[in-house]
Amino acid sequence: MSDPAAGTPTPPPPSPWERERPARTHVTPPRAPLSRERVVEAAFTVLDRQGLDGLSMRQVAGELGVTVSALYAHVSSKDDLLELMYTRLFGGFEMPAPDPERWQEQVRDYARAGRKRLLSHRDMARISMAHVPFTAELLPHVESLLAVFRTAGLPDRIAAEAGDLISTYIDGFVLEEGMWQDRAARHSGDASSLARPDLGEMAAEMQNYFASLPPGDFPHLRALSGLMVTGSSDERFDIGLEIILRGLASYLPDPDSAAHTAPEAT
Amino acid sequence: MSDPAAGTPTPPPPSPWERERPARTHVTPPRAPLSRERVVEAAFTVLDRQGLDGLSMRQVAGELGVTVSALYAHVSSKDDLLELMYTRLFGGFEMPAPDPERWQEQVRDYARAGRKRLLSHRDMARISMAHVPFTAELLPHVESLLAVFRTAGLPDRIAAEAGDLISTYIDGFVLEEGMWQDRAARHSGDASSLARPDLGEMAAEMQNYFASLPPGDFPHLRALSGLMVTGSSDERFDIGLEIILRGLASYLPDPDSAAHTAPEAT
DNA sequence: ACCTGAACACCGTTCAAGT
DNA sequence: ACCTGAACACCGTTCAAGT
Repeated sequence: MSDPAAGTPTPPPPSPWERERPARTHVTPPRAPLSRERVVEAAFTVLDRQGLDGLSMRQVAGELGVTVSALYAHVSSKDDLLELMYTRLFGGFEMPAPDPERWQEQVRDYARAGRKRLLSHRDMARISMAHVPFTAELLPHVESLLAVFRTAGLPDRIAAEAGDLISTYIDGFVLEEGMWQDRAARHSGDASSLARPDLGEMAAEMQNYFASLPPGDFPHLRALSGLMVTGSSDERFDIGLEIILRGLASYLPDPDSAAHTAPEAT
Repeated sequence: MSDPAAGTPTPPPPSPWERERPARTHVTPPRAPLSRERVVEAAFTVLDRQGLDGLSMRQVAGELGVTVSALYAHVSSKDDLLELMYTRLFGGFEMPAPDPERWQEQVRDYARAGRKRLLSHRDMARISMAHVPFTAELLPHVESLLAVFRTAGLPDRIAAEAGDLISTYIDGFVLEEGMWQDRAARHSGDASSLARPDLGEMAAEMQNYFASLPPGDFPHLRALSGLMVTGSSDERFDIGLEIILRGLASYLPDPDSAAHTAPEAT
């Protein structure tokens, strides 16, 4: 946890399915007039202000006080830019050295940290969802996660699937969080209160809607409406995560640790 | 299973967060010159041919032999059209009457059927991911799924999360399937063999890549590369599904059925 | 009642031309 | 070596005008 380099070996050569980027001509001078990094930075600024649908090459250029065509000297396409943003978001992600005694805790930390990064920029989950972490920069993270699963004692075919499952869960959950925020923003002051979209008001309205359903037709939805709406997103995230962790734990050879959260005494 | 109406009560009134659609002026005449349905149909045709990125209002209009602006008499926006496609894809979805003895089987059937529908049109998972099933037409399905979980005996706070978790898994899995297909299509004949993207060749190349990694740095990735690539998508889908089902089962009051797949003898 | 045509304000990407 | 300006082929959406 306090050792960022632990479990993260050197990046591998580029994989054959990676979009090849034009090799940097040479090392950037002290204060570059425009660089790949500055373009990515500006793109994040535009993303946070306008959302993914408002993120255009022209907007990024405008943010940098430059013509659109100037961007294409540093970035080969918009897709390339999005991939750079995805890679930069997860760059320097701390991965733990696998500890069989604490594997569930480690996966929990990993998932929470991933969600936190996705939440740090608007619509980032939508960008993440469109990419696969098998790039040179991100492969060490995949390796470390697999290490945690295998060291814990999970069968290989389960461990191979677990990484995907967890990543999909994180992306999907944050994506949905963002959708509710967008909805709440559009719902209240149209464009005025876009800063703090009243999520509580949205939740209340949803709950009213569920409560207004014909009781005979939607008994379960009515009964659970409180739970589906109330409660922080953090709690809901942890519950889904726990379901997955318990499912994984059920594949451990030791039956004692199968259906319990804290396998401290082994 | 053979009774489509079972467990699917009448649709509720429109929820407050649904985009309001202009009310249909009146019932469509015998052979409509252009209708909401025909627009949606044409949109599916364009989607399958060009993918989501190539799905434009102009393309849909062209498919119908009509001007772009003509579409806006039947569909209020492109977003509206996408929502109609999403709703139509899952319309008439068969939901089972909840049976506590077979809840896992029922969830499995639901998930497989959902994946099948998503696979029936190109890029459909991307569209599905961007929507929430709380529309009037889809709410009965959510209700039925919650019914299965609650009747099985799952605690309410688990049941409330389970539906989301399963849906996210289905969407996310199929989304990734589509990404590999796109990659394989781009990778082989650029635009020639777009019909049958050689997925096997892609898998082989991926496996070669993993095998070429420095063994010291990526031991787990190397060890699992076979499992992560080989094996049909169907099997991989079922494994992830099984992990979730086992996790859910671990919350059942009866410990006997906690970590087993077939709780026949209760 | 239903569709057309033209327009508006945008896109991503390319490329000759400037400095 | 790095950026500009203009152009190309597109977008979603609106609206007066036709029939």
